[in-house]
Amino acid sequence: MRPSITTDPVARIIQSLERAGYQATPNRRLVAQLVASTDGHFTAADLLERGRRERLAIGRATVFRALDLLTTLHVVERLDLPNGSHAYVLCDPDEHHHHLVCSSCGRSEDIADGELLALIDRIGRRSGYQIEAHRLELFGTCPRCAAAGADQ
Amino acid sequence: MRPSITTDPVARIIQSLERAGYQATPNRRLVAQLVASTDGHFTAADLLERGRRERLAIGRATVFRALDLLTTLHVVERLDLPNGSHAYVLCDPDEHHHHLVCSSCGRSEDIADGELLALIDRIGRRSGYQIEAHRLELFGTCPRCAAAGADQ
DNA sequence: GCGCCGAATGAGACCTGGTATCATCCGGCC
DNA sequence: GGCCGGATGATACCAGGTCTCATTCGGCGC
Repeated sequence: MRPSITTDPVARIIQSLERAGYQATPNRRLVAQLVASTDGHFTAADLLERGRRERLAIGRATVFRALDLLTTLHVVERLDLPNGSHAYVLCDPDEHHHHLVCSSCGRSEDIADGELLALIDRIGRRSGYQIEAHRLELFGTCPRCAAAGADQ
Repeated sequence: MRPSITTDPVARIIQSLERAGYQATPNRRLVAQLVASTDGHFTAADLLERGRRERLAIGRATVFRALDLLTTLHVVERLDLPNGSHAYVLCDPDEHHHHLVCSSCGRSEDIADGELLALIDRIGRRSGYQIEAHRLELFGTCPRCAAAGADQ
């Protein structure tokens, strides 16, 4: 019924791993599940703690390694929060995008950026720089949290 | 002859401190000098090492505190480099801007962003988020480094 | 000049996020 | 069954940054 885009994120992650030639080991599957079941952004420590709480033995290094792997596959991305700390967030590997992060609940939306690319291009031409990479992150309150906040 | 905008950055930093009601202590002056004499971005460790090399006793905590202070005064800003690490960069406190950072020499240029603000505004309206903060950083090769690289 | 008080400082412990090392283990293949 | 490379976990380590606490400094009222 629905297009395959809405497939279970766990399956999507595992598929990405295998397509890139990595084993979908039990540990990686576990990380995939933890990632997929997270609402909003998370840290490696979050995953680790949740794994432990469910009495699943998984090493710290393994979690970091799995996140690293998923990051290079663009299945998750690393955010730099305004306070300077890092977090990871699940996202769509198929198209270039940026993140709009709710500073209240941590949920993140991917945003496409056709206009931004044009803007960056103009900046590059004006400045004489060959622009190779960029980072745009937006932080704000999502409609849901705004509504919840207004209630009180 | 020239407008006061081109004043010595050290003086500008000290002025900012005093205007905000902080003491311009010897240590803070030292940090200001180190910051101002840096070409490109730098880390706290860089400053510390340079201070030490000139046999000026200054504590690690003090350097961090001074940078912190200057950051809240928007005299320096913290960058998140593409590799995930942090650096600081001297910049103009008077207007909102972003940074275009040379990934080869580390020098940084401030860029004004009228267009970006409009873009962000549109994104906010489309998404329903109340956008409160944003971060845009551009990384590339500056004309000088590009020329130097082409030479070889 | 004297004394007081809050701000600034330095040393060092501590914390967090992440990486490196290394021995072990597992899974697939011959 | 045996081999091999990749994956794993424990642990040590590291960088960047913060916290604590005792000391010192600077400015101010007297």
